[in-house]
Amino acid sequence: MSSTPPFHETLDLTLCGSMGRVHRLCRDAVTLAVEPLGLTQSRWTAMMHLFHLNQGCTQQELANSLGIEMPSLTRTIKQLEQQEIIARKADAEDKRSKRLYFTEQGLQLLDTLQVIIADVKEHLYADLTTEQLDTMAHGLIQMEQNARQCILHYSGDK
Amino acid sequence: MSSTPPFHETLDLTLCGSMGRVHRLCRDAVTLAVEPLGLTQSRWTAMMHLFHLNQGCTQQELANSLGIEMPSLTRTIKQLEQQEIIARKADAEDKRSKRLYFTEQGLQLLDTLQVIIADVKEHLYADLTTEQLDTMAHGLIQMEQNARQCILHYSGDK
DNA sequence: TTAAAATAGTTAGCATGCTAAGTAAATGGA
DNA sequence: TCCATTTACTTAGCATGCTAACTATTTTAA
Repeated sequence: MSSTPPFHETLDLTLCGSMGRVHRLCRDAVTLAVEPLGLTQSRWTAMMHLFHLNQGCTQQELANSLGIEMPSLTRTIKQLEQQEIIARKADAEDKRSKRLYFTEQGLQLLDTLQVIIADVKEHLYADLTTEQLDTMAHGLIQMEQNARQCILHYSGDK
Repeated sequence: MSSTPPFHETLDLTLCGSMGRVHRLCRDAVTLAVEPLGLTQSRWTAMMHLFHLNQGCTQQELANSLGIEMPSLTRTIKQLEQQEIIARKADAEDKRSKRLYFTEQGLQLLDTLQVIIADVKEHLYADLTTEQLDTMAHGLIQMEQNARQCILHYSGDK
């Protein structure tokens, strides 16, 4: 039906550059909206994921949820602790683990954060249909798998 | 038709986190494949864009093509110059501008680079249909616009 | 013509991802 | 039981994006 060249070819050398850019822009948008709260992107992201995991999870669990490595999270957690938004408590059973909890004021901040983020998301997803978003989400998952495979392939070759 | 909840809701708090992750993974995959050439992600990306823009463009033009800011590019260009892959020549008409060219060995490297990248792209896009990729590309563009609007909205409010 | 504004590029320093290497605790055989 | 391995977390330092502030040049306009 379509005689035009595949659109994604004209977008970028790879879709990856575009994804990086959109990723940065979306984060900038939320971070700007959230600025009065004194939170950076890594901090509000960690808060949102901690909320969805429920308090009391370990740092490892939160890192998995965020899709980042432990050392990246360690820094963020330390800042959130200094801001007295979350608290770390050593696990009684496994002394290596630290479990994460919101403080009182952390919970209050979280409430405000959620309202703002819901608002920003509406803007970001404007004019995108549910079908489009679902296609994108599925595509991203497939590409993530492909990339992991690819990384294994090339690092195995050495 | 679909009674299931929107899939993208279950993927992540926002699609943005996923896009960032896929972006990083794809870049890691290429960087790994390209490792023998001694190029980092920012360097091979700049080379590919310079190739598509044609040599002799300014740094500003390259930065636009890459979708990054000038200071980010300055660093990368400096490294590529030190590796003698590209050369900067002052524009005779406008002494502020510097125009970018591949060196002889830069061009040779570029050839190898293109072959490798074409190979990696095949892996990354495996099992994705052209329709899916196009939907993703369009969605990304829409979201990029939305995010820019959103940033204007929130920075204007202050 | 000459002072003000805009533009190309640089430098300095922050934010956030990463890997490598270290510590302390838990686990799994010999 | 005790040493080797694994696991949770930390620290140090790199890569790459950014903004702010600077220089040098060009353009605009009074």
